[in-house]
Amino acid sequence: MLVDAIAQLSFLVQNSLAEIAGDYDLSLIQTRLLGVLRDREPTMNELGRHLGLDKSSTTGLVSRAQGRGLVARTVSEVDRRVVRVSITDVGRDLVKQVGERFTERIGELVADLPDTERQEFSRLAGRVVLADMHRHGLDPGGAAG
Amino acid sequence: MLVDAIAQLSFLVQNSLAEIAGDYDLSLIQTRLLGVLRDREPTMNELGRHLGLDKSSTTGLVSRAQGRGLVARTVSEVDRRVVRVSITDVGRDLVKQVGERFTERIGELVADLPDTERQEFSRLAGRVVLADMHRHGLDPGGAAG
DNA sequence: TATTGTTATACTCTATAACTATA
DNA sequence: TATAGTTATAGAGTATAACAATA
Repeated sequence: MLVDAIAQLSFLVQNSLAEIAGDYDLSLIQTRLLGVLRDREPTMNELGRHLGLDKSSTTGLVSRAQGRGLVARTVSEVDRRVVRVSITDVGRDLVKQVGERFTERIGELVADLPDTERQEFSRLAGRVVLADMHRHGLDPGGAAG
Repeated sequence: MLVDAIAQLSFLVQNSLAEIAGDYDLSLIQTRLLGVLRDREPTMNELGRHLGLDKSSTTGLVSRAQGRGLVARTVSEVDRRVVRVSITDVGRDLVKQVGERFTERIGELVADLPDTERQEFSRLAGRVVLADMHRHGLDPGGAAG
């Protein structure tokens, strides 16, 4: 059945990512945090919106990552209330490794599909995601892949 | 890209489920717990294996659900060390509602695909899941759909 | 002794409410 | 006053280690 297949696939993918991240002592949310920061230097406010978290949750998340040397805080010069969050070299290296292994794992998952079907699957998945983004307010979002 | 599409789709599905479950004050793991119990009455041990949790985590999870009247514990008559976990009528009703709304939501997600492509997508997703189960030690597993 | 499950403890993750600093 | 972020607090979820009861 369609729902079962898609639901189970999503659990499969999420569990794979969680497992790989766990090898680097990263939770899913910490991994998403680093993923978002790869190509952005958002304010705490923006970061919280990206991750769908309350500002207090964002504070804690960032603080724990900062404690491990994965991210850094910088007070804005123009508005001293604002804090920008950036990824450190250590954090960047870590999320790179997780991303590479995640890519490998997804490759293994679809390894049994013939090339044509694999491409078709990718195309359809992309289309579903795209349709949903259009349905809401856009923004590609930044997971870990 | 394939990895991105599949990863984003999995986040989309998981977020949808989490959101729906949240409307009933259920976390993802509580929802999975109830989903597993729909057609099983496992021991704590078996339950923990199903959910991929340590036995102490399973104890806590079940205790919180029991506190809400969603599941029940029964000490085995044959081996008094063993505890079996079952779903209550309240729990069954709750997971039924979540399941129905989840099914609807998935339907919405793939609504833009023409029938042929939707079927193809379902078939491919099912095939990936199946291949993974074969790769490991089988067992359909019980999400919420 | 071995197994099943619980308890004690510690940490992450999350939200709400109160607070501080800046605008 | 309003906004950005932090702190205090509380609870869910998780694991490790120690424990109790039963086999």
